[in-house]
Amino acid sequence: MAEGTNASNFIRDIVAADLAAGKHGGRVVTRFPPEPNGYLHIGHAKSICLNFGLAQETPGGICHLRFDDTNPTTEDPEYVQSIQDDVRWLGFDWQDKLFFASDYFERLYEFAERLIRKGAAYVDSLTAEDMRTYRGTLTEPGRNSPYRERSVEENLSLFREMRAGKFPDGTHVLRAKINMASPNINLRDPVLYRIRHAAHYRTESAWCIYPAYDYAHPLSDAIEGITHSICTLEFEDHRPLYDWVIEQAQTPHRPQQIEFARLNISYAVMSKRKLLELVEKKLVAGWDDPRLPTIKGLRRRGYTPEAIRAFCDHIGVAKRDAVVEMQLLEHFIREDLNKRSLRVMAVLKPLKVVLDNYPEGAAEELDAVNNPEDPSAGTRKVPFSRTLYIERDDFLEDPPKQFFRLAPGREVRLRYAYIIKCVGVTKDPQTGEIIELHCTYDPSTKSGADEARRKVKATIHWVSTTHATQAEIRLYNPLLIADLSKVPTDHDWTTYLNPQSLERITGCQVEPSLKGAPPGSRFQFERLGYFCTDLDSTNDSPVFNRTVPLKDAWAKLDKGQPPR
RNA sequence: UGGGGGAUCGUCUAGCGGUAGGACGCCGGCCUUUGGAGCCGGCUACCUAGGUUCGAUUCCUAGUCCCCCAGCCA
Repeated sequence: MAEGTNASNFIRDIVAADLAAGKHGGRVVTRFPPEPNGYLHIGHAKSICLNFGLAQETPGGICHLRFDDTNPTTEDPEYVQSIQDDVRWLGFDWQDKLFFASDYFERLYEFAERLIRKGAAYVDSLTAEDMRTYRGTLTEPGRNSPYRERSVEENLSLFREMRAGKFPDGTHVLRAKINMASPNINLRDPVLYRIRHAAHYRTESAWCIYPAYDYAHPLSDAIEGITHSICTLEFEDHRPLYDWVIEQAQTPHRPQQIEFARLNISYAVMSKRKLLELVEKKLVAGWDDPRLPTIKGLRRRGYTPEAIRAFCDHIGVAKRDAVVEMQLLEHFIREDLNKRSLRVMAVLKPLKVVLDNYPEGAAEELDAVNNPEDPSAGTRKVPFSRTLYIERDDFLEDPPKQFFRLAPGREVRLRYAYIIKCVGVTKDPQTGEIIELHCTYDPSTKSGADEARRKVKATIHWVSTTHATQAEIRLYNPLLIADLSKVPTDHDWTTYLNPQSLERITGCQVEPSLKGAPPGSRFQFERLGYFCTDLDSTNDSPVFNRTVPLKDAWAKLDKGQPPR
């Protein structure tokens, strides 16, 4: 985490105290342990920044990347790849510490036999339904399974037969023998292994029994020598179980589980389950759809790793449930892009302007600054000629009081160019629509010429019609949900999605320099906000993605108010 | 009703017995070679009730509200 923030991070304090006390031999080893069952989103970024950040802050500290791939039915190598890409893109490095829980299956199995031998685990043959009944409820204690007192020998041979594939799915499980009357339901003999005759994306058909999270996770941490095992709040009452497994397995290393509040962002779809549903039902273009809060979506939206990291630093790490406003995320990308993106001129809704007193066929190149906040970004030449496009909105035939831009008889400055005066308006005789404007330019007012510093009320942007290149702009609003927590499980998504989440604007005219812009380059169109070129675009004409701020997104919704 | 957690501006947070600070946001104003940029100013908070104390956001007690847990998911 960056210095200079006053955002809380109680975990950093714990780590510092442990370090000072010489705990864990003065080492800090953290891990980011995703299950490869989906793409990473901004919520994962918080965990990534936390775990990798903690390791970075400590001399000799390291953060592992471990795939928690203990459930063969949900996992896929595609996700393994995308997760690695995203962590790297965010700017973090696991060095050679890339691990897979599935690589520990054999050792985990040996630990299980050890538990059986010491009478700490048994094979249960209840059906899933019966097991639920025996577990009791939140207020009533559970009852012991009739299979709970099987002998060590019987348990051992049953467990070996489970591994050997002698039984179909669901017929037996290995359970920890803890306490069926525990007020903590997680301690009522939790399942350690289940039978799953399914191919695993890495171990293929080598196994038909798979360890459960509560069993595999603490042991994986112990095997890797993790010192601080950081997870989210919902695992708080799993901690006694985490410690129980470590204790029973007698591992030489004892990791420590610490919980923090997961990130929620207002109106963003953040659950993997729901994101998967959106992708599978093709309600979005894919995991990298710019309307999604996935890392890849944010990236296509124009977000930078730096902005995401700054955001994560700012929001802090605490134990209280929190919902961060999306405006805060937007603030960090605006701040970052302001410093680094090149300013260019673009006209979204073109209106042709003819400069009557500018020589026909002539052209000149004018100097334009690339970034007013960063002189090192340099300048570029912008071609100027007799016919230009200006923004339709920058002209009004009958301007109201507060309108200072172009109007008949009125003067305005063209950015980086001259002051022009509107002397005529050409309309379509049929429709009355304004087709073009006739103006005169004042040659003595060329930008930068200080003898002609006449003041005008407004400055507008423009592009030369003969030099401009056409572009398509896609405006992506975030996918808003009226109230995510109220969305029923089997709902119709379309009623909750922002109907105007994607808008295409074609026929835009942009500076010629944008034609060869590399994919993903970021620009700020003067007065119009931030854009990046499409990361996928192989088109000749540029396609831009634009981040639409929430405020504007709301304005486009019916009531113009945040949904509540 | 069992267990585990958590409550400070609208939002995210700082605070560790001594004037409640920052950031986002919002509202004004300025800037006019374009702002959704920049600059200036303003806005609003300690869950409640008792107690301890010269003094409580902080300590104690009793409540209230919110979140999580009854997958052979993670």
